[in-house]
Amino acid sequence: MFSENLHFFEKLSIFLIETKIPHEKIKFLKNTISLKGGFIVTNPSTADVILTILKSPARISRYIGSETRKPIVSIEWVDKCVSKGARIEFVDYLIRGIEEDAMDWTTVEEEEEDQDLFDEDSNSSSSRSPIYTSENEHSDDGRDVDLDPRFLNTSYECLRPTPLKPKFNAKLVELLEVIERAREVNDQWRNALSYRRAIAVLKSYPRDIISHKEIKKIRGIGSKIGYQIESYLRTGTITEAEHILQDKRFHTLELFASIFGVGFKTALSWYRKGYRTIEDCKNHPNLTKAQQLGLQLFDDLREKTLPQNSPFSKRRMSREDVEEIYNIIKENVKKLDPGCVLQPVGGYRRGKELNGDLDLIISHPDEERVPSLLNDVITTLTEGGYIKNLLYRARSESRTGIIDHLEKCFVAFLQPSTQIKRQVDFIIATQSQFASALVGWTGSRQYERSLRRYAKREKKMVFASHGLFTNTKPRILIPTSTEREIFDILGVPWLEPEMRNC
DNA sequence: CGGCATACG
DNA sequence: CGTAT
DNA sequence: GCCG
Repeated sequence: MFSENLHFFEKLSIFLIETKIPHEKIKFLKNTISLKGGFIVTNPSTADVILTILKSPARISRYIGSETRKPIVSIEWVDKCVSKGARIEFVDYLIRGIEEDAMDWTTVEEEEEDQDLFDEDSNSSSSRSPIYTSENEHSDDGRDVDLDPRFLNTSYECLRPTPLKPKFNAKLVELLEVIERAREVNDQWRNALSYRRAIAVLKSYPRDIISHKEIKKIRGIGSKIGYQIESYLRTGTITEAEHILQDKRFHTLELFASIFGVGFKTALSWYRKGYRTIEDCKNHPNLTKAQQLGLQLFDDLREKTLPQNSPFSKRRMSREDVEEIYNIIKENVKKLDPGCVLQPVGGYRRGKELNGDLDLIISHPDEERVPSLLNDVITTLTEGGYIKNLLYRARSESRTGIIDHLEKCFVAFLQPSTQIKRQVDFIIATQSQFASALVGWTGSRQYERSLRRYAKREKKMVFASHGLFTNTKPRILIPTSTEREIFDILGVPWLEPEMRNC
Protein backbone atom coordinates (compact mmCIF):
# COMPACT_ATOMS: atom_id res chain seq x y z
CA MET A 1 0.00 0.00 0.00
CA PHE A 2 2.84 2.33 0.74
CA SER A 3 5.17 1.04 -1.92
CA GLU A 4 4.53 0.97 -5.59
CA ASN A 5 5.21 -2.59 -6.73
CA LEU A 6 2.06 -4.19 -8.04
CA HIS A 7 1.75 -7.77 -9.23
CA PHE A 8 3.60 -9.25 -6.35
CA PHE A 9 1.84 -12.57 -6.92
CA GLU A 10 3.03 -12.70 -10.55
CA LYS A 11 2.70 -16.21 -11.96
CA LEU A 12 2.00 -17.74 -8.60
CA SER A 13 -0.52 -20.54 -8.76
CA ILE A 14 -2.64 -20.88 -5.66
CA PHE A 15 -5.03 -23.54 -4.48
CA LEU A 16 -7.53 -22.06 -2.06
CA ILE A 17 -9.35 -24.21 0.47
CA GLU A 18 -12.51 -22.18 0.83
CA THR A 19 -13.91 -24.12 3.75
CA LYS A 20 -14.62 -22.01 6.81
CA ILE A 21 -13.51 -18.80 5.15
CA PRO A 22 -16.27 -16.19 5.22
CA HIS A 23 -17.85 -15.61 1.85
CA GLU A 24 -16.76 -11.99 1.67
CA LYS A 25 -13.23 -12.99 2.51
CA ILE A 26 -13.13 -15.55 -0.28
CA LYS A 27 -14.14 -12.89 -2.76
CA PHE A 28 -11.51 -10.57 -1.35
CA LEU A 29 -8.77 -13.23 -1.58
CA LYS A 30 -9.62 -14.25 -5.14
CA ASN A 31 -9.83 -10.65 -6.18
CA THR A 32 -6.52 -9.76 -4.57
CA ILE A 33 -4.71 -12.75 -6.01
CA SER A 34 -5.79 -12.09 -9.58
CA LEU A 35 -5.24 -8.35 -9.16
CA LYS A 36 -1.69 -8.98 -8.12
CA GLY A 37 -0.88 -11.31 -10.99
CA GLY A 38 -1.48 -14.66 -9.33
CA PHE A 39 -4.11 -17.21 -10.29
CA ILE A 40 -6.33 -19.74 -8.64
CA VAL A 41 -6.01 -23.37 -9.61
CA THR A 42 -8.56 -26.08 -8.93
CA ASN A 43 -6.12 -28.91 -8.45
CA PRO A 44 -3.72 -28.81 -5.49
CA SER A 45 -1.08 -30.74 -7.38
CA THR A 46 -0.72 -27.95 -9.91
CA ALA A 47 -0.42 -25.27 -7.24
CA ASP A 48 2.70 -23.54 -6.00
CA VAL A 49 1.09 -22.88 -2.66
CA ILE A 50 -2.02 -23.96 -0.79
CA LEU A 51 -3.98 -21.33 1.13
CA THR A 52 -6.30 -22.15 3.99
CA ILE A 53 -7.81 -20.85 7.17
CA LEU A 54 -8.06 -24.37 8.59
CA LYS A 55 -5.77 -25.46 11.34
CA SER A 56 -6.34 -29.17 11.61
CA PRO A 57 -3.94 -31.11 9.37
CA ALA A 58 -6.48 -33.90 9.15
CA ARG A 59 -9.09 -31.53 7.86
CA ILE A 60 -6.69 -30.00 5.38
CA SER A 61 -5.66 -33.36 4.02
CA ARG A 62 -9.26 -33.99 3.00
CA TYR A 63 -9.01 -31.18 0.47
CA ILE A 64 -5.56 -31.78 -0.85
CA GLY A 65 -5.60 -35.55 -0.75
CA SER A 66 -2.17 -37.07 -0.95
CA GLU A 67 -0.57 -33.86 -2.04
CA THR A 68 1.96 -33.35 0.70
CA ARG A 69 4.85 -31.65 -1.03
CA LYS A 70 3.26 -28.22 -1.32
CA PRO A 71 3.59 -25.50 1.29
CA ILE A 72 0.36 -24.91 3.18
CA VAL A 73 -0.01 -21.33 4.28
CA SER A 74 -2.47 -19.35 6.37
CA ILE A 75 -4.55 -16.81 4.45
CA GLU A 76 -3.12 -14.17 6.73
CA TRP A 77 -0.03 -14.37 4.58
CA VAL A 78 -2.02 -12.74 1.77
CA ASP A 79 -3.10 -9.95 4.09
CA LYS A 80 0.50 -9.40 5.08
CA CYS A 81 1.57 -9.21 1.45
CA VAL A 82 -1.21 -6.74 0.70
CA SER A 83 -0.32 -4.48 3.59
CA LYS A 84 3.38 -4.68 2.75
CA GLY A 85 2.67 -4.23 -0.93
CA ALA A 86 5.10 -7.01 -1.68
CA ARG A 87 5.37 -10.76 -1.75
CA ILE A 88 6.86 -11.68 1.58
CA GLU A 89 8.29 -14.96 2.79
CA PHE A 90 5.59 -17.27 4.06
CA VAL A 91 7.80 -19.01 6.57
CA ASP A 92 5.95 -17.39 9.48
CA TYR A 93 2.59 -18.40 8.05
CA LEU A 94 3.34 -22.01 7.23
CA ILE A 95 0.83 -24.41 8.68
CA ARG A 96 2.82 -27.24 7.27
CA GLY A 97 6.13 -26.89 5.47
CA ILE A 98 7.21 -29.10 2.63
CA GLU A 99 9.81 -30.84 4.74
CA GLU A 100 7.60 -31.98 7.54
CA ASP A 101 7.04 -35.56 8.33
CA ALA A 102 3.57 -36.83 7.71
CA MET A 103 3.76 -38.93 10.82
CA ASP A 104 3.14 -35.97 13.08
CA TRP A 105 -0.12 -35.50 11.33
CA THR A 106 -1.66 -38.78 12.00
CA THR A 107 -1.25 -38.35 15.71
CA VAL A 108 -3.47 -35.29 15.87
CA GLU A 109 -5.65 -36.53 13.11
CA GLU A 110 -8.03 -38.66 15.10
CA GLU A 111 -9.07 -36.34 17.83
CA GLU A 112 -9.51 -33.51 15.37
CA GLU A 113 -11.44 -35.63 12.88
CA ASP A 114 -14.20 -36.11 15.36
CA GLN A 115 -14.45 -32.46 16.10
CA ASP A 116 -14.73 -31.74 12.42
CA LEU A 117 -18.05 -33.50 12.29
CA PHE A 118 -19.44 -30.99 14.72
CA ASP A 119 -17.58 -28.11 13.20
CA GLU A 120 -19.17 -28.37 9.84
CA ASP A 121 -22.30 -26.24 10.12
CA SER A 122 -21.77 -25.07 13.37
CA ASN A 123 -21.95 -22.54 16.04
CA SER A 124 -20.02 -24.71 18.40
CA SER A 125 -16.72 -23.33 19.51
CA SER A 126 -13.85 -24.46 17.41
CA SER A 127 -10.46 -25.45 18.65
CA ARG A 128 -7.89 -22.73 18.73
CA SER A 129 -4.85 -22.84 16.55
CA PRO A 130 -1.39 -21.98 17.84
CA ILE A 131 -1.02 -19.24 15.25
CA TYR A 132 -4.22 -17.65 16.38
CA THR A 133 -3.57 -17.63 20.07
CA SER A 134 -2.14 -14.70 21.92
CA GLU A 135 -1.35 -13.76 25.46
CA ASN A 136 -4.81 -12.27 25.88
CA GLU A 137 -7.84 -14.45 25.67
CA HIS A 138 -9.64 -13.23 22.62
CA SER A 139 -12.77 -15.11 22.07
CA ASP A 140 -14.43 -15.33 18.75
CA ASP A 141 -16.30 -18.48 19.32
CA GLY A 142 -18.62 -17.83 16.43
CA ARG A 143 -21.69 -17.84 18.61
CA ASP A 144 -24.70 -16.04 17.26
CA VAL A 145 -24.75 -13.21 19.72
CA ASP A 146 -27.52 -10.63 19.70
CA LEU A 147 -26.59 -6.98 19.70
CA ASP A 148 -26.66 -5.37 23.10
CA PRO A 149 -30.15 -3.87 23.45
CA ARG A 150 -28.69 -0.73 25.02
CA PHE A 151 -26.91 0.01 21.75
CA LEU A 152 -28.74 2.13 19.20
CA ASN A 153 -27.91 0.56 15.85
CA THR A 154 -28.08 3.65 13.69
CA SER A 155 -25.81 5.16 11.08
CA TYR A 156 -26.18 8.57 12.77
CA GLU A 157 -23.58 8.96 15.48
CA CYS A 158 -25.38 12.05 16.84
CA LEU A 159 -28.26 9.86 18.03
CA ARG A 160 -26.23 7.89 20.57
CA PRO A 161 -23.76 8.85 23.30
CA THR A 162 -20.09 8.35 22.55
CA PRO A 163 -17.59 8.85 25.37
CA LEU A 164 -14.10 10.23 24.87
CA LYS A 165 -12.44 7.03 25.97
CA PRO A 166 -14.26 3.82 25.14
CA LYS A 167 -15.03 1.63 28.12
CA PHE A 168 -14.87 -1.38 25.82
CA ASN A 169 -13.08 -2.37 22.64
CA ALA A 170 -10.32 0.14 23.40
CA LYS A 171 -7.47 -1.72 21.74
CA LEU A 172 -9.56 -2.50 18.69
CA VAL A 173 -10.49 1.17 18.39
CA GLU A 174 -6.84 2.13 18.64
CA LEU A 175 -5.87 -0.23 15.84
CA LEU A 176 -8.69 0.88 13.56
CA GLU A 177 -7.69 4.49 14.16
CA VAL A 178 -4.26 3.66 12.79
CA ILE A 179 -5.83 2.38 9.59
CA GLU A 180 -8.11 5.41 9.47
CA ARG A 181 -5.09 7.72 9.62
CA ALA A 182 -3.33 5.70 6.93
CA ARG A 183 -6.33 6.09 4.65
CA GLU A 184 -6.36 9.81 5.34
CA VAL A 185 -2.72 10.46 4.52
CA ASN A 186 -3.21 8.44 1.36
CA ASP A 187 -5.96 10.82 0.37
CA GLN A 188 -8.72 8.21 0.60
CA TRP A 189 -11.14 10.26 2.65
CA ARG A 190 -14.14 8.05 1.90
CA ASN A 191 -12.37 5.01 3.23
CA ALA A 192 -11.20 6.98 6.22
CA LEU A 193 -14.81 8.04 6.81
CA SER A 194 -15.93 4.41 6.83
CA TYR A 195 -13.29 3.57 9.39
CA ARG A 196 -14.33 6.56 11.50
CA ARG A 197 -17.96 5.38 11.49
CA ALA A 198 -16.90 1.89 12.52
CA ILE A 199 -14.72 3.35 15.26
CA ALA A 200 -17.61 5.50 16.48
CA VAL A 201 -19.75 2.37 16.71
CA LEU A 202 -17.19 0.52 18.79
CA LYS A 203 -16.61 3.50 21.08
CA SER A 204 -20.28 3.66 21.92
CA TYR A 205 -20.89 -0.08 22.10
CA PRO A 206 -21.73 -0.97 25.71
CA ARG A 207 -19.64 -4.11 25.95
CA ASP A 208 -16.70 -5.87 24.32
CA ILE A 209 -17.34 -7.38 20.93
CA ILE A 210 -17.06 -11.12 21.34
CA SER A 211 -18.26 -12.64 18.11
CA HIS A 212 -17.94 -11.91 14.42
CA LYS A 213 -21.57 -12.78 13.99
CA GLU A 214 -22.40 -9.95 16.34
CA ILE A 215 -20.30 -7.52 14.32
CA LYS A 216 -22.05 -8.07 11.04
CA LYS A 217 -25.38 -6.91 12.40
CA ILE A 218 -24.00 -3.48 13.18
CA ARG A 219 -24.69 -0.69 10.68
CA GLY A 220 -21.40 0.78 9.60
CA ILE A 221 -19.37 -2.40 9.80
CA GLY A 222 -19.31 -4.27 6.52
CA SER A 223 -17.23 -7.05 5.06
CA LYS A 224 -13.78 -5.46 5.06
CA ILE A 225 -13.80 -3.90 8.49
CA GLY A 226 -15.79 -6.89 9.70
CA TYR A 227 -12.98 -9.10 8.59
CA GLN A 228 -10.40 -6.88 10.30
CA ILE A 229 -12.36 -7.20 13.52
CA GLU A 230 -12.77 -10.93 13.10
CA SER A 231 -9.04 -11.21 12.64
CA TYR A 232 -8.51 -9.08 15.73
CA LEU A 233 -10.75 -11.38 17.77
CA ARG A 234 -8.62 -14.35 16.76
CA THR A 235 -5.16 -12.85 17.03
CA GLY A 236 -5.45 -9.90 19.34
CA THR A 237 -4.20 -7.52 16.70
CA ILE A 238 -4.72 -6.35 13.12
CA THR A 239 -1.76 -7.06 10.91
CA GLU A 240 -2.37 -4.13 8.59
CA ALA A 241 -2.35 -1.70 11.50
CA GLU A 242 0.85 -3.19 12.89
CA HIS A 243 2.38 -2.78 9.47
CA ILE A 244 1.34 0.79 9.07
CA LEU A 245 2.98 1.62 12.38
CA GLN A 246 6.26 0.22 11.04
CA ASP A 247 5.96 2.13 7.80
CA LYS A 248 8.31 5.09 7.48
CA ARG A 249 6.34 6.54 4.59
CA PHE A 250 3.24 6.68 6.78
CA HIS A 251 5.02 8.54 9.57
CA THR A 252 6.63 10.97 7.15
CA LEU A 253 3.29 11.74 5.51
CA GLU A 254 1.69 12.31 8.92
CA LEU A 255 4.56 14.58 9.86
CA PHE A 256 4.25 16.68 6.71
CA ALA A 257 0.46 16.90 6.95
CA SER A 258 0.86 18.12 10.52
CA ILE A 259 2.47 21.32 9.27
CA PHE A 260 0.01 24.21 9.31
CA GLY A 261 -0.77 25.00 5.68
CA VAL A 262 0.10 21.52 4.45
CA GLY A 263 -2.70 19.06 3.80
CA PHE A 264 -2.67 15.45 2.68
CA LYS A 265 -2.27 16.24 -0.99
CA THR A 266 0.68 18.53 -0.48
CA ALA A 267 2.23 16.05 1.94
CA LEU A 268 1.95 13.33 -0.71
CA SER A 269 3.39 15.55 -3.45
CA TRP A 270 6.33 16.54 -1.26
CA TYR A 271 6.98 12.93 -0.39
CA ARG A 272 7.00 12.06 -4.08
CA LYS A 273 9.55 14.82 -4.64
CA GLY A 274 11.79 12.96 -2.22
CA TYR A 275 11.38 15.19 0.83
CA ARG A 276 11.80 13.27 4.08
CA THR A 277 12.42 15.87 6.77
CA ILE A 278 11.07 19.23 7.89
CA GLU A 279 14.33 20.78 6.68
CA ASP A 280 13.61 19.40 3.19
CA CYS A 281 10.20 21.09 3.33
CA LYS A 282 11.71 24.42 4.33
CA ASN A 283 13.72 24.37 1.10
CA HIS A 284 10.64 23.90 -1.05
CA PRO A 285 10.49 26.70 -3.65
CA ASN A 286 6.91 27.98 -3.71
CA LEU A 287 5.85 27.84 -0.09
CA THR A 288 2.52 29.54 0.57
CA LYS A 289 2.24 32.17 3.28
CA ALA A 290 0.52 29.68 5.56
CA GLN A 291 3.21 27.07 4.99
CA GLN A 292 5.99 29.57 5.71
CA LEU A 293 4.28 30.35 9.00
CA GLY A 294 3.61 26.70 9.71
CA LEU A 295 7.27 25.79 9.19
CA GLN A 296 8.51 28.79 11.13
CA LEU A 297 6.27 27.91 14.09
CA PHE A 298 6.63 24.17 13.70
CA ASP A 299 8.75 23.62 16.78
CA ASP A 300 6.30 25.62 18.86
CA LEU A 301 3.17 23.91 17.67
CA ARG A 302 4.81 20.48 17.45
CA GLU A 303 7.16 18.45 19.53
CA LYS A 304 9.22 15.32 19.13
CA THR A 305 8.12 12.61 21.50
CA LEU A 306 9.48 9.27 22.51
CA PRO A 307 10.40 7.28 19.42
CA GLN A 308 8.24 4.38 20.61
CA ASN A 309 5.05 6.19 19.85
CA SER A 310 4.71 7.90 16.54
CA PRO A 311 7.95 9.85 16.29
CA PHE A 312 6.15 13.17 16.10
CA SER A 313 3.10 14.35 17.89
CA LYS A 314 1.38 17.60 18.46
CA ARG A 315 2.62 19.59 21.39
CA ARG A 316 -0.60 19.33 23.27
CA MET A 317 -1.97 21.36 26.12
CA SER A 318 -3.22 19.98 29.40
CA ARG A 319 -6.53 21.31 30.64
CA GLU A 320 -4.53 23.53 33.01
CA ASP A 321 -2.60 24.99 30.09
CA VAL A 322 -5.87 25.73 28.32
CA GLU A 323 -7.34 27.31 31.45
CA GLU A 324 -4.28 29.50 31.95
CA ILE A 325 -4.67 30.92 28.45
CA TYR A 326 -8.44 31.17 28.72
CA ASN A 327 -8.21 33.17 31.94
CA ILE A 328 -5.75 35.63 30.41
CA ILE A 329 -8.01 36.15 27.41
CA LYS A 330 -11.11 36.46 29.57
CA GLU A 331 -9.47 39.06 31.80
CA ASN A 332 -8.31 41.13 28.87
CA VAL A 333 -11.54 40.90 26.93
CA LYS A 334 -13.69 41.77 29.96
CA LYS A 335 -11.46 44.77 30.57
CA LEU A 336 -11.97 45.75 26.95
CA ASP A 337 -15.75 45.33 27.15
CA PRO A 338 -17.46 43.84 30.21
CA GLY A 339 -20.47 42.90 28.08
CA CYS A 340 -18.52 40.25 26.20
CA VAL A 341 -19.48 36.60 26.69
CA LEU A 342 -16.73 33.98 26.37
CA GLN A 343 -17.25 30.28 25.86
CA PRO A 344 -14.49 27.71 25.36
CA VAL A 345 -15.55 24.99 22.92
CA GLY A 346 -13.79 22.30 20.84
CA GLY A 347 -12.10 19.32 22.40
CA TYR A 348 -11.68 21.14 25.71
CA ARG A 349 -15.44 21.40 26.12
CA ARG A 350 -15.78 17.71 25.24
CA GLY A 351 -13.51 16.86 28.14
CA LYS A 352 -10.24 16.10 26.38
CA GLU A 353 -7.21 15.99 28.66
CA LEU A 354 -4.78 16.95 25.92
CA ASN A 355 -5.69 19.65 23.46
CA GLY A 356 -4.03 20.81 20.27
CA ASP A 357 -5.57 24.24 20.50
CA LEU A 358 -8.10 26.38 22.35
CA ASP A 359 -11.33 27.19 20.52
CA LEU A 360 -13.10 30.18 21.97
CA ILE A 361 -16.44 31.72 21.05
CA ILE A 362 -16.77 35.39 21.92
CA SER A 363 -20.18 36.99 21.78
CA HIS A 364 -21.87 40.21 22.82
CA PRO A 365 -25.53 41.02 23.52
CA ASP A 366 -25.30 44.16 21.43
CA GLU A 367 -25.34 43.24 17.74
CA GLU A 368 -23.85 46.63 16.90
CA ARG A 369 -20.81 45.87 18.96
CA VAL A 370 -20.07 42.55 17.26
CA PRO A 371 -18.60 43.70 13.94
CA SER A 372 -15.70 45.51 15.61
CA LEU A 373 -15.22 42.95 18.36
CA LEU A 374 -12.62 40.69 16.77
CA ASN A 375 -10.37 43.56 15.74
CA ASP A 376 -10.49 44.98 19.23
CA VAL A 377 -9.77 41.65 20.88
CA ILE A 378 -6.85 40.91 18.55
CA THR A 379 -5.44 44.39 19.04
CA THR A 380 -5.64 44.21 22.83
CA LEU A 381 -4.01 40.81 23.05
CA THR A 382 -1.34 41.72 20.51
CA GLU A 383 -0.47 44.88 22.44
CA GLY A 384 -0.44 42.83 25.60
CA GLY A 385 2.32 40.73 24.03
CA TYR A 386 0.27 37.54 23.86
CA ILE A 387 -0.64 37.17 20.22
CA LYS A 388 2.54 36.67 18.23
CA ASN A 389 1.23 35.63 14.81
CA LEU A 390 -2.00 35.60 12.85
CA LEU A 391 -2.42 32.22 11.17
CA TYR A 392 -5.77 32.63 9.46
CA ARG A 393 -8.55 35.17 9.35
CA ALA A 394 -12.06 35.08 7.97
CA ARG A 395 -13.87 38.40 7.90
CA SER A 396 -17.59 38.60 7.58
CA GLU A 397 -18.27 42.07 6.32
CA SER A 398 -20.90 42.00 3.58
CA ARG A 399 -21.98 45.15 1.78
CA THR A 400 -25.23 45.35 3.67
CA GLY A 401 -23.39 45.09 6.96
CA ILE A 402 -25.37 41.95 7.77
CA ILE A 403 -23.22 39.20 9.15
CA ASP A 404 -24.27 35.93 7.58
CA HIS A 405 -21.45 33.76 8.82
CA LEU A 406 -19.05 33.67 11.73
CA GLU A 407 -16.03 35.86 11.83
CA LYS A 408 -13.00 33.92 13.00
CA CYS A 409 -9.30 34.23 13.51
CA PHE A 410 -6.62 31.67 14.37
CA VAL A 411 -3.55 32.98 16.18
CA ALA A 412 -0.31 31.86 17.80
CA PHE A 413 -0.66 32.80 21.47
CA LEU A 414 2.37 32.95 23.76
CA GLN A 415 1.64 30.98 26.92
CA PRO A 416 3.46 32.83 29.76
CA SER A 417 4.25 29.86 31.99
CA THR A 418 5.84 27.72 29.27
CA GLN A 419 6.81 30.35 26.69
CA ILE A 420 5.32 28.06 24.05
CA LYS A 421 3.22 29.54 21.27
CA ARG A 422 -0.18 27.87 21.34
CA GLN A 423 -2.85 27.94 18.67
CA VAL A 424 -5.99 29.78 19.76
CA ASP A 425 -9.04 29.94 17.48
CA PHE A 426 -11.33 32.93 18.07
CA ILE A 427 -14.88 32.66 16.80
CA ILE A 428 -17.17 35.69 16.92
CA ALA A 429 -20.92 35.15 17.11
CA THR A 430 -23.91 37.42 17.55
CA GLN A 431 -26.37 36.44 20.24
CA SER A 432 -28.69 34.92 17.64
CA GLN A 433 -25.83 32.86 16.24
CA PHE A 434 -24.50 31.81 19.61
CA ALA A 435 -26.39 28.55 20.03
CA SER A 436 -25.51 27.18 16.62
CA ALA A 437 -21.90 28.33 17.02
CA LEU A 438 -21.82 26.42 20.29
CA VAL A 439 -23.13 23.23 18.69
CA GLY A 440 -21.00 23.72 15.59
CA TRP A 441 -17.72 24.36 17.37
CA THR A 442 -18.04 21.83 20.16
CA GLY A 443 -17.78 18.94 17.70
CA SER A 444 -16.46 16.33 17.40
CA ARG A 445 -15.88 16.52 13.68
CA GLN A 446 -17.74 13.26 13.20
CA TYR A 447 -20.54 14.45 15.45
CA GLU A 448 -20.93 17.52 13.22
CA ARG A 449 -20.96 15.42 10.08
CA SER A 450 -23.64 13.12 11.42
CA LEU A 451 -25.75 15.97 12.79
CA ARG A 452 -25.65 17.74 9.44
CA ARG A 453 -26.41 14.57 7.50
CA TYR A 454 -29.30 13.85 9.85
CA ALA A 455 -30.66 17.38 9.56
CA LYS A 456 -30.63 17.26 5.79
CA ARG A 457 -31.76 13.70 5.12
CA GLU A 458 -34.26 13.22 7.93
CA LYS A 459 -35.50 16.76 8.60
CA LYS A 460 -34.99 18.66 5.34
CA MET A 461 -32.95 21.23 7.22
CA VAL A 462 -29.41 22.51 6.90
CA PHE A 463 -27.29 22.98 9.96
CA ALA A 464 -24.23 25.20 9.83
CA SER A 465 -22.26 26.75 12.65
CA HIS A 466 -23.87 30.12 12.00
CA GLY A 467 -27.46 28.89 12.00
CA LEU A 468 -30.16 26.32 11.41
CA PHE A 469 -32.02 26.71 8.10
CA THR A 470 -34.72 25.08 6.03
CA ASN A 471 -33.32 23.11 3.11
CA THR A 472 -35.24 25.23 0.63
CA LYS A 473 -34.20 27.92 -1.76
CA PRO A 474 -33.82 30.37 -0.53
CA ARG A 475 -32.91 28.94 2.84
CA ILE A 476 -34.98 30.28 5.67
CA LEU A 477 -33.38 30.82 9.06
CA ILE A 478 -34.93 28.91 11.95
CA PRO A 479 -34.17 31.05 15.01
CA THR A 480 -32.62 29.24 17.96
CA SER A 481 -31.35 30.52 21.26
CA THR A 482 -30.03 27.46 23.10
CA GLU A 483 -28.29 24.20 22.30
CA ARG A 484 -31.26 22.27 23.64
CA GLU A 485 -33.60 24.12 21.32
CA ILE A 486 -31.51 23.09 18.33
CA PHE A 487 -31.56 19.46 19.45
CA ASP A 488 -35.32 19.64 20.02
CA ILE A 489 -36.04 21.09 16.60
CA LEU A 490 -33.82 18.53 14.93
CA GLY A 491 -35.29 15.76 17.03
CA VAL A 492 -31.91 14.50 18.18
CA PRO A 493 -31.35 13.56 21.82
CA TRP A 494 -29.55 15.90 24.14
CA LEU A 495 -25.99 14.76 24.64
CA GLU A 496 -23.53 16.27 27.07
CA PRO A 497 -20.47 17.59 25.23
CA GLU A 498 -18.51 14.72 26.83
CA MET A 499 -20.76 12.28 24.96
CA ARG A 500 -20.22 13.83 21.53
CA ASN A 501 -16.82 12.21 21.07
CA CYS A 502 -17.57 10.13 17.99
C1' DC B 1 -24.33 2.85 -7.98
C1' DG B 2 -24.43 7.64 -5.93
C1' DG B 3 -23.49 9.86 -1.58
C1' DC B 4 -20.67 10.62 2.13
C1' DA B 5 -20.98 18.04 6.32
C1' DT B 6 -20.39 22.59 5.84
C1' DA B 7 -18.27 26.94 5.52
C1' DC B 8 -14.58 30.27 4.34
C1' DG B 9 -9.55 32.01 2.53
C1' DC C 1 -5.55 23.67 -2.49
C1' DG C 2 -5.80 24.94 2.71
C1' DT C 3 -8.27 25.97 7.63
C1' DA C 4 -11.94 24.58 11.53
C1' DT C 5 -15.52 21.59 14.22
C1' DG D 1 -15.56 1.28 2.65
C1' DC D 2 -20.39 1.09 3.68
C1' DC D 3 -25.28 2.03 3.06
C1' DG D 4 -29.77 2.85 1.22
